[in-house]
Amino acid sequence: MTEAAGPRVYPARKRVVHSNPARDLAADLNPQQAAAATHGDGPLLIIAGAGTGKTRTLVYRVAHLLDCGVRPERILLLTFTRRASQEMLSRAERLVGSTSRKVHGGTFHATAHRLLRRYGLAAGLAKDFTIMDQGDSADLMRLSRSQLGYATRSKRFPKKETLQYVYSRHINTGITIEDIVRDEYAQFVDYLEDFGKVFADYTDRKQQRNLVDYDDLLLFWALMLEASPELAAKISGMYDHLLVDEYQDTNVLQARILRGMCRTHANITVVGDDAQSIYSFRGANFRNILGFPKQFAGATIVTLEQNYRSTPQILEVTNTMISRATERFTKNLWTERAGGETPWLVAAQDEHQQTRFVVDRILELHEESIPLSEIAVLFRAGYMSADLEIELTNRKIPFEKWGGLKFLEAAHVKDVLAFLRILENPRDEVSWYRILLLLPGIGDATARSAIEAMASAAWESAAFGRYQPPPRARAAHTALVALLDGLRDDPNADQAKVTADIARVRTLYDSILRERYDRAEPRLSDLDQLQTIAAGYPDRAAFLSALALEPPQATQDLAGASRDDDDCLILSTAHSAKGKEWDAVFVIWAVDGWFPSARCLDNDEDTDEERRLMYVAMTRARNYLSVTYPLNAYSTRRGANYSIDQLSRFIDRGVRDRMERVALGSEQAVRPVEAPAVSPLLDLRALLRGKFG
DNA sequence: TTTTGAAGTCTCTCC
DNA sequence: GACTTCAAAA
Repeated sequence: MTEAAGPRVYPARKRVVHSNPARDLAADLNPQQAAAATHGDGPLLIIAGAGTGKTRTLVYRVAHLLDCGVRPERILLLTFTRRASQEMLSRAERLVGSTSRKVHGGTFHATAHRLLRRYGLAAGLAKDFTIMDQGDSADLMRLSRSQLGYATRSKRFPKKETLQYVYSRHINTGITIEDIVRDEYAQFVDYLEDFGKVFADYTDRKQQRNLVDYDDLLLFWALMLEASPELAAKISGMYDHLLVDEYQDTNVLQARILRGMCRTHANITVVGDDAQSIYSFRGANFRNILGFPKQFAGATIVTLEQNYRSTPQILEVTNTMISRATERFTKNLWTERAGGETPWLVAAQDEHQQTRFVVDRILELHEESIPLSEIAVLFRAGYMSADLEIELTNRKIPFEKWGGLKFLEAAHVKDVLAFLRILENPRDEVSWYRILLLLPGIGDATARSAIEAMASAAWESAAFGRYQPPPRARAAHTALVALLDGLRDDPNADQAKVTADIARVRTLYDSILRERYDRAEPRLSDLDQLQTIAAGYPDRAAFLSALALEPPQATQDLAGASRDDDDCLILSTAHSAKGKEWDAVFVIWAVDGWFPSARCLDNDEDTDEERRLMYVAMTRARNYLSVTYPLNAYSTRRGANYSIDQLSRFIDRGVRDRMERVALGSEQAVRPVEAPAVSPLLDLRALLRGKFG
């Protein structure tokens, strides 16, 4: 419904396709890029460093394929995030015109979803299945857990998120449950068998309730390709060329899918950079990209090393930092760009001073006519921008925050969606349970018995109306039955149907919400927003699926700027910033224990991934880069009994020496001064071991 | 037996 | 601040 308003990196250019079949690639691309773009058939691996024109190359490759007569709808372009997919397709459109609109593209999950809607019936999947997000999966896990009686065990049983994580990791990586538990949850080894039982029940439950989780989307895709020759032929036969972006972030399951899609041809192009692999928590393994030539024999390898994005000073800093990684396979980036400012390393006294520095500096840059949309502030985790958001709001600077799917994860939004979901899929146990618990007089036991009653009535839609609730739940039951009946024969079958449904749900829900929360207003306005979003979808099913797979990418800009004013500052997690670039980038909270996150310091692999994440953050900058670290971070952290106030270990001496050091005094002057004394890095690992056992 | 309120625990990244 | 656990109230 919306198009990501990104910086226009390359000028729009229109070309008439048919009159100019032989694009002048040499003029637009360097020799390596051109080699990749014009590669013929067969597997191709492009190792592309940060800012080396990876997207550009991929877009030109699409153009090249179209020029060669490949039909656009027979090209599948797989990307990692929805933002990347949109960016790629709109750039392709600018290059080759509207033909490229027919190219199939999207995330692995969204593509799997499309295929399952189309071929799911043949694979034994009921047509109206509901997609569960991660939170829903965990909720279902909890139902399985308590159904099996684990909730009342004396010794602590893994919580639902842990169960969900272990399960998901097993599906995505193929590592056995036993190994995962032993390696990562040694305290639960006694429950090894129980993990299996819960997962078996969870799997059954999903099937009976017609629910599909994120992992299933990929798994079913792989299984359709591997277990049924007819389906495999149909599905893999849909495409002649596959292009995969961010290949370093794919996992074993996705590699299986790609192999299955290449049964009859090997026209697969993958692009990636092992130095930017930051999704191992999702089962990705950057070694996958190095294994590509083994999986696809005869692969051509092209390496892109010329950086077009950053100043030499920025490049020198980032190259130095990534060179410290213990495992490293490729390339050193270079640039022809000249001139530029040395990146700043800024020590602030505390969080608030860091905030003021960033805001002041942003305003200065803005004065120098850099648009706000060309400036980004990056951080390790979503909550780290809280203070900055308050300050920006106070100073009326419009901003947009990326990352953190807060909106859809908010309890009240999920509540309202649950009503829509049971209408769409009456068997959706997770949503029923959620709704029932909202009602006064209904708790765990009553909810269970109601669900039980509906299950034995084969989930027939009137079953809930016939259920006899205990006396104290009677009023709530009647109200809910009336609401659901009203929603079912809603005569309003026009465009605004979903919005109207939500409005109807809110006649019941708003009062519940007001009672549950002290400050209901912001939550009510979230629901208003949900109604607005819903207006963009033709029907309930499309709305629900889209929300699961393509959540709104930014939480509402809190500064309250008008919607059409799109010049606003970007705040983003480092993860969500991948693939983007800005004129000026601020990396905040470069404090050991924060970035890198303290929980990722237990082993070298995780620490290396954190380093790559820092690398991703810093390489987003074109001309201006500033890294800030507040001292005395502990003083702003509630309840923490330890002090982490050291500069991030990734900014070591060699990196520091390539930066301009700035110390903010108490008078908050913004000026370069003598290098501040940076005390030696702590052995944080030993420190934390002592504190947390 | 079931619900509800209070105290206690941990707080990342994303499809 | 959100979720879990535990004990008191209905």
